[in-house]
Amino acid sequence: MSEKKQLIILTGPTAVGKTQLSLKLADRIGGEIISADSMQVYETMDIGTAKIKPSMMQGIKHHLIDICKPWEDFNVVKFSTFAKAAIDEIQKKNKIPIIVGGTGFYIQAVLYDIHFTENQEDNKYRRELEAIAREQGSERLHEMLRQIDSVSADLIHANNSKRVIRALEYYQQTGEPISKHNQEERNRNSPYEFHYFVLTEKREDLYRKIDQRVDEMMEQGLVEEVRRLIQQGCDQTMVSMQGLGYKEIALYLSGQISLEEAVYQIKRDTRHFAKRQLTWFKREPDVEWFHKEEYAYEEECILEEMIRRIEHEPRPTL
RNA sequence: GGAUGGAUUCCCGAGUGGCUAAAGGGGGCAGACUGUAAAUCUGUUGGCAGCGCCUUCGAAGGUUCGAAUCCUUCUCCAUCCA
Repeated sequence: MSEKKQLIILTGPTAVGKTQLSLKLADRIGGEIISADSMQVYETMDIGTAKIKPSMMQGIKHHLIDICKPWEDFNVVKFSTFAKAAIDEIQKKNKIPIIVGGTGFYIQAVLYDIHFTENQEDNKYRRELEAIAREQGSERLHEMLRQIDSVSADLIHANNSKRVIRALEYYQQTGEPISKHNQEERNRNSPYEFHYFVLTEKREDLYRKIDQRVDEMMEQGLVEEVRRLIQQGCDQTMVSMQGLGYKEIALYLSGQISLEEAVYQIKRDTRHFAKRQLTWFKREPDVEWFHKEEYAYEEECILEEMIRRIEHEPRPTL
């Protein structure tokens, strides 16, 4: 068989039911779970991230949950590093690593072993660029990018300051255009023998479940959770506090919007998020879709089919 | 019963004779994405049909070369007077 290491990915839009299925899958194939979720990495952010409780894990080991404080910054590079270490660790135990989570960008980074450049904690240049954007407008930044990397300037919309800044920063650090780097990384082959399962269902069903889940979060005490974070010193500039549910409740707690409005916005923004996730997965080349409708909404049927493929269809086939 | 204000495209909301299928926002839909990614950003949104036609601004009539915009009556809503 293949010499490549085996890796299973189970993903899909938020609230589709990944967690439940992942437990069964891990149990059946002897796997451990690596969470690919940009918000569940933060300790004490439990309700708003729909984090699985330790008591529900059924003895299956979960990696990359609760690995940093809410006031620390997390990013893809950290994720990629930790995830690769976890994969090795799991493999040494002769178990199968299963990446479960909805952050497509994170999944992509480890699946295709994307290389990111070294970057120290030095954010000075970035701050300068942010100041330029604020004071002179995003057009100005975009012009600066055009001068050093016209390919990126064509690709990145002038309004998308975050990405314009990253492209400028990349050039400043490496002396090369980021477009060149991206081009090189784009068509990497995965070092893994993998299955990239995407679970999904009808949009209306998904949206209904999202609304329900938000209501449940409110009942479970999301407001208190956010209040505690703020008391601990978290503010809206932190990455963690930009998470869905957190930023809206923070607005409510500071008196800027009503609680009703906050709940409405969380539901709406979560639907938008689910749509973006779907768009991402549609673009990924090696995904295997599982539409719940096609399996009569029977989780067991989906599970059996996934196991069948894992056992009989090495992937990706060429 | 009387007075006044209002009814606009999925929603909110501009528009007071032609440049209006109708600003803007929301929602919906679609897309981008290689160190903030639950972030950030873009496009599109009456129907057919490739710059042409059809239907649309509470309803029905009318004025006009031409009306969402003017007139008449009606329906409903809001506020006020009885």
